[in-house]
Amino acid sequence: MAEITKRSDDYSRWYQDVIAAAELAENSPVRGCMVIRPNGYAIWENIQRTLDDKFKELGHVNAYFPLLIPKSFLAKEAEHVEGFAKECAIVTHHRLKQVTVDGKTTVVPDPDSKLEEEYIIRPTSETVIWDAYRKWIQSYRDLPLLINQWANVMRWEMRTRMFLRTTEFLWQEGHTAHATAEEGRAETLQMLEAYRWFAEEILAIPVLPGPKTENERFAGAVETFSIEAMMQDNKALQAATSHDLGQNFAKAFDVKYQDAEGKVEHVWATSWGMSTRIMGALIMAHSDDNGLVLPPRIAPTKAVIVPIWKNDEEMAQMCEAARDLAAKLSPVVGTVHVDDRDKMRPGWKYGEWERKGVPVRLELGPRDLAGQQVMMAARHDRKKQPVGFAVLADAVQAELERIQTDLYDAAITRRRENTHVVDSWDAFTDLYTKGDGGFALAHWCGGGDCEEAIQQKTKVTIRNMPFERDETPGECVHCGKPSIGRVVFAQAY
RNA sequence: CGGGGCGUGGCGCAGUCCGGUAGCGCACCUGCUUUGGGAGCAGGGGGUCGCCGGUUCGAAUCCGGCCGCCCCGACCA
Repeated sequence: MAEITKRSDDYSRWYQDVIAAAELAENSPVRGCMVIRPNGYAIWENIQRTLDDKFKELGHVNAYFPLLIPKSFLAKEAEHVEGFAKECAIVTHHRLKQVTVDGKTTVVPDPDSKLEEEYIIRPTSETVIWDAYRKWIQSYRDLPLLINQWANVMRWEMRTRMFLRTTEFLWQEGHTAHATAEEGRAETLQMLEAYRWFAEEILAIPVLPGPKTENERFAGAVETFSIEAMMQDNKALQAATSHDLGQNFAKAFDVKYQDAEGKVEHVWATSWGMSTRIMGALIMAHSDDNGLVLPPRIAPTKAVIVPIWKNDEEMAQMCEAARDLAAKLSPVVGTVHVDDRDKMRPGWKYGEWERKGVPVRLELGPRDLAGQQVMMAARHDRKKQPVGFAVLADAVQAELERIQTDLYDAAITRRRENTHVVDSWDAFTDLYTKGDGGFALAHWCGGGDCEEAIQQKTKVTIRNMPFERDETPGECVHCGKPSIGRVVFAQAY
C-alpha cells in the first residue's frame, strides 16, 4: 500500500489516496465512470437503507422507471432541456455488426439499425415519470402521489472526480404530485429536512439548509433548496437538493386532476435527490492523514477484534474468545469483525483497519484474556483503554456514540472557525485569494448579474440563502446596493 | 477543449538524454522461525515497457499520430 498523501501537502491527492487505501472505488475503463468496490458499496447500502426507511416513514413508495428516455420527452419543458441538453448521452442504434478492417475483426453500429427516435440516457427522470403520472392521476383521490426511485443516471461532465462528479452516478430521486401549491411546498421542505437530519445525525456532517438563488435553481423548478456542507479544505459541497417544481412539469406533460368540486387543475410537483456524491462529502468531512474515518452510524463494520498470539495454542484460544465476544457484541452494536488472519501481525492489521475507517478496534491478547478484558481503541482520536468483558457491549456502544458526537462536534467547530462575516469587497477578495477561504456571510443585493460578476472575478458562488440567516438589510458586498440580508458565499465542489 | 505533469509485473518507481532485448522496493506464492503498532531468512511466480505506425541489423529508449490518468481553467450535483 502506497503512503497516503498528507492533506496539507495536496488535498486532492489525499482524497484520492484515501479512496484507494480504503478500497472504496477505482477508475474504470470508461472515462468518468468508477467501479464502486465492496467497501464503498457497503457504505452506499447503509445510506440507501437509512434514507429509504425515512422516505417510507414519510409515506413514500418505491418504483422504477426506464433508463432510456425518448429524446422528445426532454424537450417538453423548456427550461429543463436547456439545463440538461449539453450533458446527455444519446442512444442511436440498437444493433452491432462485425466487420473486418485490415484483417482485424471489430464491431460497429449497424447502419441499418439506426433508431427512428433516438433515446437519451436519463440525466434525471422528471420527463418519463411525468409522462406516466398523466395516466395515473385523474382525481384528487389519486393525490398526493409520493414515489421514489433508486437509480443510476448519466451526465456527461467535462471533468470528473471520484464520487463528487462522475459521468454515471447512483442516486435516489423522489417525484411527488400534490393538489395544492402549499402541499407541494410543504413536501419540498419536509424532504429537505429529511436530508438535513440524515447529513447531521447519521453522517455527522453539519449542513446549512436554505433556498438557492435563481441562477442556481434546478432547470424547471420554481424554487430549489439545498443543504450545504463545508469540507476540510474549506470548500462547500451541496449535499442534497429538494425542488418545488410548481406546475411546470404538470403543464408540460398535461397532468390534471379534478377536485371535489369538479374543477380541473394541473397538479403541483416536487423532486428531491441525494446521490453517491454524498460519499465524497462523507470521506472529506471526517477522514485524516491515516485514511478513512467513518461515523459509527453509517460504518458497515462498527468494530474489529484483533486477536494476538504467540503460538498455535494461543491462536486457537484468542480466536475462540474473540468470536465469543463478537457474538455477544453484534446484537448490541452491529457488525463486529474478527480479524483472525494468520500471516499478518497485529500492527499491520491495526494499520489496515485504520485506513478503512472502522470506528473501534478491540485488541485481545493472552494477558487480556487472563484479565478478562480487551484493549479498546477509537479510530478518530486513537484513545486506547482497557475494558472488562462484563461491560464490553455497553462500553463499545458508548464509545461509538462518543465517536459519532466527536466527529460532528469537530466538523461544526471547523465550520464555525472558517465562517466569516465579511463587509467589504477587499475583505471578501482577500479571504479567497490570500486567506483560507471558507464560508463568507455577506450582504447581497439579490441581483443575478451581480452574483455572476462575483463568480467571474473570484470563483466564489452563493451556496444558498440559509433559513437561519441575518436578514437585516445592508449594502451588497460587491455592488453596494441595498441588500436582502446576508447569504453564504463559498468556493464549491 | 486550452495549459502543465505522467503512462514500465498488483502498487510505487529507476532505466529514456547517449538505442543492444528490462530492473528495484512493496505486495503475491512455498517453507521454517515469528506475532502486544506495519516481522526475519531462504526459495519462487508474474511485465506484448499505454496503443498504432515509422526510422534502424536492433526501439522502453529516436520520430509521427492517437488513447488514458492526474493537476490548473471554461461547464455542472
